[in-house]
Order: sequence, then C-alpha cells, then structure tokens
Amino acid sequence: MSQTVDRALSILPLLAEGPADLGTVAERLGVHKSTALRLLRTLHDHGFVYRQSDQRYRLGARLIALAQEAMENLDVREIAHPHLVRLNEQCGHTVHLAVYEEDEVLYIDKVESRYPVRMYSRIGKPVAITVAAVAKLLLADLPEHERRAVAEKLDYPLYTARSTPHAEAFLKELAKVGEQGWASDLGGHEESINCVAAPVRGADGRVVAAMSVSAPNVVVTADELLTLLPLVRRTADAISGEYSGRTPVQHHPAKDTR
Amino acid sequence: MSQTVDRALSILPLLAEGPADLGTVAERLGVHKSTALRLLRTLHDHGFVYRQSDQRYRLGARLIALAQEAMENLDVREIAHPHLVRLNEQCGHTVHLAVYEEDEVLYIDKVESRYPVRMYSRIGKPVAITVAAVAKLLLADLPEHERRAVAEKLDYPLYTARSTPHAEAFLKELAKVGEQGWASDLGGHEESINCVAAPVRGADGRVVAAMSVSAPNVVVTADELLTLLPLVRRTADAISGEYSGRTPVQHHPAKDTR
DNA sequence: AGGTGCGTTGCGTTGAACGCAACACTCATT
DNA sequence: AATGAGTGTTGCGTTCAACGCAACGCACCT
Repeated sequence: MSQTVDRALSILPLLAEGPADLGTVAERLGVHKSTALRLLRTLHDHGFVYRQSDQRYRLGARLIALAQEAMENLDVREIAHPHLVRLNEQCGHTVHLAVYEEDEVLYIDKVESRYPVRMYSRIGKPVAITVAAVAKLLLADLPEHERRAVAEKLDYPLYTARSTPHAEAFLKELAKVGEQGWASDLGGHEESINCVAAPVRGADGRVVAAMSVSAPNVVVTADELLTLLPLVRRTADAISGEYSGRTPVQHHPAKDTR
Repeated sequence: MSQTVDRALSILPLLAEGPADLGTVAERLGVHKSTALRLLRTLHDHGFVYRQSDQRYRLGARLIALAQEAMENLDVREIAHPHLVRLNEQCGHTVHLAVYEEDEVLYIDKVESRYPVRMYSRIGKPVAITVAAVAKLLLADLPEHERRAVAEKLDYPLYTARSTPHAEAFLKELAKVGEQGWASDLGGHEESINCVAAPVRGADGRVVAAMSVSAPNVVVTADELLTLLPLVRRTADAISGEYSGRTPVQHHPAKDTR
C-alpha cells in the first residue's frame, strides 16, 4: 500500500538470504542506488540492518530482539511451556508448540528430546505446512473457504514418498484430522521421523495452537509413538483449559502477569 | 532519513510492548489515523504485523522467522555451538554466547544449566550491558574513542550494590578486562548470580563474540566458579581458532552446513 | 595517470504520502 | 428504535517528501 515502506520492508527478506552490498540491493529492488541507500539508512537507524566491516549490509540485532519480544507476547506459549516440559519428562521425545498465522505455521516453542538422536527444527522456523501434524490441525480448523483457499495456494513439495502430493489429498486429510481431533505425520517430512499432535483450543473452541511429539524410527516405531497419543491429547487439553481460563491455574502464586 | 519508513519502523517497537489498536498507534506516532492505517497495512502485507481477532495489531510471524534467519547467518554461532554444549557437559552450568552490535550486546546462543536452579535469560534478549561479563569483554575491545562514546551514552541502573555505578567506573573496569583478557560479573546483575567470561577472537585479533558461564551462589560460590576460568578460556580459544580458520575443523563429516 | 567499481551528495521534478472530513459499523444507553 | 460514542475505513485535493539523475569522492588496480 505504501510504496516507500513496501520497498524498505522488501529489503529485509532479501538480506535474510545473506549479506548484500548497496548495488545488489538496489538492483533486486529495481530502484536507483540513491533510493536504496536512503532506505537502508533508515533501516540502519532503527537497527534492523547492520553494516558489517566490509560495508555490506545484513540483518541487524534489533530484529532479533523484537522477535524475542513478539514471542514473549504470545501468551499461549507462556502457559504451554511448563506442560511441554512435563510431557518431555514423561516421554523423553522432542515436543513442539506451533501456531498458524497468515499462510504460515511456525514453531513457537520446543523442548529437546532426551535421546541422543535429535531432529532438526528451530523455534521461529516455518513448518513444512503440507505434511507436519501440527500444521494439519491448525489448518483443519480454518473456516471452510479459507482452508480451501490456503490449500490451493500452497506448494506440495515431495519430501518423501509419503508427503501430501496435492491440494486434493491435503483437504481430505484436513477433513479427517478435523474429525478425529488429532493428527499424525508418519514419515511425510523426513523418511524416518514420525509425529503425533493434538490441538490447543481457546474458550470459543477454536484451535489457537497445536503441539506435537516427534521421534525418529530408530528410537521408537510409529506404532509405539501412537501409544503416546492419549498423553499428548491430555496435555493439549490441560493447556486448553488453562488458556481459556477454565482451569484456575494452580501453580505458584509468585507467577507474575507481565 | 526517510520519513515514511521511519514512521513505519517506529510502529514495531511500539507493538512489541503489547497489542495496540489503530487509534493508539496513530497517537503514539503523532500522525493521523488514516496515515497509521496505511502504514500498518503495508506492515501487515509483509507479515511483520498481525491483526488479531479483536482487531488490534501485534507483531507478526514473519518477524520471528526473519530473526531466525538472521541468527543462522551469524557464523560464529554455528561454529561455537558444539563448543558451548561440550563446555556445558563439562561444568553443568548455563553457557552463553553474545555479540556486540551498535550499542547493544545480545545473547545469540545459550545452553541451559543442568542444575535445577536456572537463571533467567533468553536468546535475543539484550544483555545488561553495564554489568554483564560478556558485555565488558565486547566493549573493552572497541576503539578507544568509540568505547568512551558508548560508555557515556549508557544508563547505569543499580541492579545490585555491586552494579557498575557510572561511566567512570565502567571505563576503568573495561581497561582492566581488556588487559587481563577475561571478565567476571560477581552479583552485579542479580545478587546471587556470578559469571566468568572469555572472548572469541577473529583472525585479526578483534573480539567478535564473548562466551560466559553463569551460576547462582546456591550451586557454586564465586571462588569455585572462578576455578572454571581456564576451561572457559580454553573453550573460547578453541572457538577463536576455528572461527579464524586456524584450526581445520575436525568433527564428523556428516555435519551438514545448512 | 588513467581506469574501474564502489558508495555518497545535491538538486529539480513529480507523484506518493499526507491530513481532512465524510462515512460505515458495532456496541451501549435511553 | 433512536441516539450517541467509539471504532476502523474511504476518497480526495494539496503539498512535501521520496524519487532518479548526474556529478562527485574515494579506494584499489594496472
């Protein structure tokens, strides 16, 4: 909507690919060098962009700090965290919490597996939306038309032979997931990794987040992982209860409300 | 430099404080509602801002994802991480990695203590710059005039009785730290928490990052913590060697480079 | 000296961002 | 049902700020 801001913001994802010099930025934006310079300078003044010693620009520290605050403002995260930890203590596997936001699903919290073999993922990283169990739960809860719109807009990369191949199949899977109230991903993203996931719901019943337990085949088989489903669902329900205010939060009164 | 972009970017820290509605944003920016709306819309289109169900705006997911990429681009972090983990395995305490960037010091990596009593800190969070051991190391390496400029610009909050009280004292401490090549913070930030830190240097000898081990008094006394100094320095040196390319990196070839 | 490849500056032009005022909508209140 | 207060939204005419240009400075090469 606002040309100048639009251009300035477009610089950031561009720099996320790696440091770039003025000329490159100008070219990729399709603007004159002087224009790019002015934009970069304003970004710099705000700390969103950092000028490293070789004069090239890269993303700045303020961005990281801001994202941090953004996450701390997500109260689901705050509430869910102790539950995730407890779940991890009970089963030992990697536990994730994810939310959906405008065509993206991203992990907002993670408790690392206690087994030596760990899966790769990072808080803040967008999830493989077409296959991840948490993504299925979050998308399954969207209103019919929006869900369809998103599903058709997506790419369907074939990570493995069991990846969701196209919108058709995805929508069918979403319907099933919505129906049964939980989801799984058996080797759809990485051949040897399985997940089971359950939804966290707000007071109105809408899905506000989803949590999952993931483990590689070498640690537990898919069947064994599925036996954890009741536990995962109980945990998710506990978070839902607390989040929607039904459960009057029964831990230390020292807990502040920031 | 660029008014429009400047205004747009100013919205983000404002939203970091918590969700805000259009009116509030407009007021805090000192612009007309319609202007604020236009800016928010462009931010929204880029995913930097999210409109929650109650119509208020808060920081968006793209911001979190971007920050993630920003951190992954920091190659010190990538290199240092396994060393931090090993150090943590050896001593059990919380290990931090921090960098300096334009008047701020922030944690870019952390390995959690294995003791039940943990300290509060988060990756991405700006560090208490006037007292933290890592901050001292990073600032001590700045060129004389810049160091003085920064020191005088800072606030000196008295977290505890042992916090650095003013620029004078801080500069003196920095000189000492620069001299000895390591730093400590004995209860300067939180009464019962102590840290020891050592610098990571690039090929040119400049300090590019700093790492620290922190532990509360209840776990080890300050004296005991200081006995870890040689270990911390060795670890920092190992990272330095690898970062500056002196050590030809000798871990599993399976390690991917993502 | 000459040349090349950067980033930077000053400036005149123009169109994009501005504030305004009217409008639409949702809730309370009466 | 009508009124009003509080929102967010739209269209528009004015103006000022962002634009591209071209000239410049600077470092590095040869």
